[in-house]
Amino acid sequence: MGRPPCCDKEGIKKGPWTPEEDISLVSYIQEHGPGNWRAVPTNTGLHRCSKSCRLRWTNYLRPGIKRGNFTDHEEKMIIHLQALLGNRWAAIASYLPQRTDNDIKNYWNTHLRKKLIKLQAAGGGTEGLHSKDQGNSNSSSQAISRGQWERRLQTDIHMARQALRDALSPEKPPALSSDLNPADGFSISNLKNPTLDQSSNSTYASSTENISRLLKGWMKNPPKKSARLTNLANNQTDYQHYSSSEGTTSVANTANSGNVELSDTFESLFGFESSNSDLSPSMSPEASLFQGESKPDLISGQLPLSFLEKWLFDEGAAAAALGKDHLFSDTVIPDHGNAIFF
DNA sequence: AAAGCTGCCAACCGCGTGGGG
DNA sequence: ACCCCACGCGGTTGGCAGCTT
Repeated sequence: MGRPPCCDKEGIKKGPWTPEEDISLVSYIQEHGPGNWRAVPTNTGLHRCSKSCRLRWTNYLRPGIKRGNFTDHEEKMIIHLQALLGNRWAAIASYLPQRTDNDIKNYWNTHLRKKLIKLQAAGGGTEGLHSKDQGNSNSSSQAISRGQWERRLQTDIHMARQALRDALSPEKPPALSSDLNPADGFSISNLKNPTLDQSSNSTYASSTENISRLLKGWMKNPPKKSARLTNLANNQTDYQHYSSSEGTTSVANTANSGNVELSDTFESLFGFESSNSDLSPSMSPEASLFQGESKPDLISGQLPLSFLEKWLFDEGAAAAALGKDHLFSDTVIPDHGNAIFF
């Protein structure tokens, strides 16, 4: 009532985004910050619906997105989180702040699921495959007793805990170097060419230079704090940017420095200085939680990450205290992640 | 060399939810 | 209390690129 319609279906452009459109969108978000998506098409002149703009930003243009190959560590996390949460990609993505839910979903559908199916077929058993996504593994489920099923479930939970513990462990920076190796994931060059791994996309690449220039301007003239806060409240999609502004690495600092190198700017701006992992040790669980999109405070119900961690570590500590590390002994997670327990 | 196949991923679609009027 | 809309999420699809025949 009284609200303008999101998009009036006519004259709405679909399909791949052009560099020019990206630039329009990015430059608009430079000024106003993300959020208020319904205003974006009109204010930018883009013939796209607000939804499409939001999607483009969150899945592609948003700073801090890591593209390219998933590390073993990320793979592990996805597998376990998927087992734990099911196909709730946004929830899973909240634990891999550099990855979008779309990315994770795609990776699951194109790589991991097949991998798991293959492993299953190879006689790896069905442990760990109990979520709704593995409904086709009925051969195993049809005959198992309830007791077996419960044991299996418990094992799976243990495995998930183990993986999460690995992932969250500060002293084991998981795939740290590769995770944040500028050549691998986040870097200014990546921003220059968001389709980092699609080097074939040369027409786009040339134009994205402009986008990086725009972003550079953004860093020198970040959105006003009030706007940032508003947007933070409205849309935590921009978590990297805004949460860092509230945290140790501030946008304001970056902006004040004015002439810092672009790459440095990005690093500080998005809090990726040198040692962030998927859930960086430098990032408190609360902070990382806060970073999540509309990202779940809770898991399936939902549990806050800090709670999860507590749960994990308490369990681990208790097990250790009781000398029950063998609890995990039959579900040990090898360092090279894929195959493991399925 | 060309046609067909397969894999991958960006983007779209439809639905649920929450909030403003 | 109700309606309408924006937003967010998960599922699905279209199209491109690389590979195989």
